[in-house]
Amino acid sequence: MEFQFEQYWKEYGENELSHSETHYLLTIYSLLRKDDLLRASTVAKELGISRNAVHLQLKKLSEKKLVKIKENLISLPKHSINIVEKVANKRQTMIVLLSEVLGVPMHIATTDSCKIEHLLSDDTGEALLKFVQFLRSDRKVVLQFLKEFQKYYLQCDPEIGCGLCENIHSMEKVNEN
Amino acid sequence: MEFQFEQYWKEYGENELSHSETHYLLTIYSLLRKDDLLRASTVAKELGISRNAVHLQLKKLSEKKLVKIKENLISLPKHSINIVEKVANKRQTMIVLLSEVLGVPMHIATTDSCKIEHLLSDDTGEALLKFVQFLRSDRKVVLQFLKEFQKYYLQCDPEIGCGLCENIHSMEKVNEN
DNA sequence: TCTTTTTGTTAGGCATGCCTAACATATTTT
DNA sequence: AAAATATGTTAGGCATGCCTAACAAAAAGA
Repeated sequence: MEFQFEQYWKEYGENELSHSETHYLLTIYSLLRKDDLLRASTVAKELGISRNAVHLQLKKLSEKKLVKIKENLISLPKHSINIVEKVANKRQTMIVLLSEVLGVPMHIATTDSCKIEHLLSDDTGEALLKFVQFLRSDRKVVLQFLKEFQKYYLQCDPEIGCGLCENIHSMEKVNEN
Repeated sequence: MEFQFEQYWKEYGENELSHSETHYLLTIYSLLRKDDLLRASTVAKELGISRNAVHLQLKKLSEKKLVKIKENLISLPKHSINIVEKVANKRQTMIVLLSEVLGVPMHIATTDSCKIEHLLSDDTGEALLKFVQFLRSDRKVVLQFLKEFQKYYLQCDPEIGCGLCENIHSMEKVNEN
């Protein structure tokens, strides 16, 4: 196996949103749907973070125009709502792909999706969404494909060479530890 | 859209490897294949990071038993090689899924995969690998499925309701900005 | 009204992981 | 051997993002 991706690794830190910021926005969005009079302390409770930390983060988010704060009440500008909805779509799409199509246990699918949602590009998000949308349709080819995959998935023959077998075998070997 | 995933978000920081550590290990693994006499300064050059930072990180990785250092020469214990190979498989699988199957441009597929590789669980990694392996096989159902997906992907009708359409439309709307 | 409780705010600390500057120790080169 | 270069090491700084402690201001209850 060869790696020639070292030039990409630093882009990790150059995302529109950090993991922390993402969850502030998602939480604020969610809480605003229940009650539009939202204060910092409510966000703190919901995130399980101290009021002080939330206060400081909200101040920064406010400077970045990602949240609006007026008389201690929080709201989201349109721009942020767009961001939140895109991230939420990426998460939801990944959860469906992993749990429904690939059969990954729900808790794991959710945790994994939650970790990567804000890191996926919009291109990837859109492509994944169309793919999942297609996989969920009741086209004959899709149903046959999924049926065949289930069969394959449940009884994969390690003796069949297929170009990726070395990888799957290394995965299995490692998991025995 | 409802969010009930707030309880998961803190798990983000509780990974086996940080993004930084992951790339140290991947880089060391890669460099050791070219020359087994590997020094910290070589790693620094490859990662584009100062020698000092690399030195400090290697000391920590060494304390965690993720790398071995003997007379200024770096090597990887078996345990780390397993980790590296699993991460590399996750990355490779995601790149193939995104670029080959979903048609995401290579640079984007690579960047995205690079960002999430270390965050995907082994369960997800294995499931994705089997899925991609299946998608790459020349089964008739797979070929028909992919052909139909291409057709669908290139000319999706937004008027068709399918449960995920609201999402795809919100994505498209947002991207117009 | 006065007290208690809830919020908001500031300050100092800690861990991660990068940086530059400075110095120490090899290792080459001349 | 002496000078030049490469490599290792330590110290101090900075940004992110969390923490606790302490205090201020506002809201609620007696």
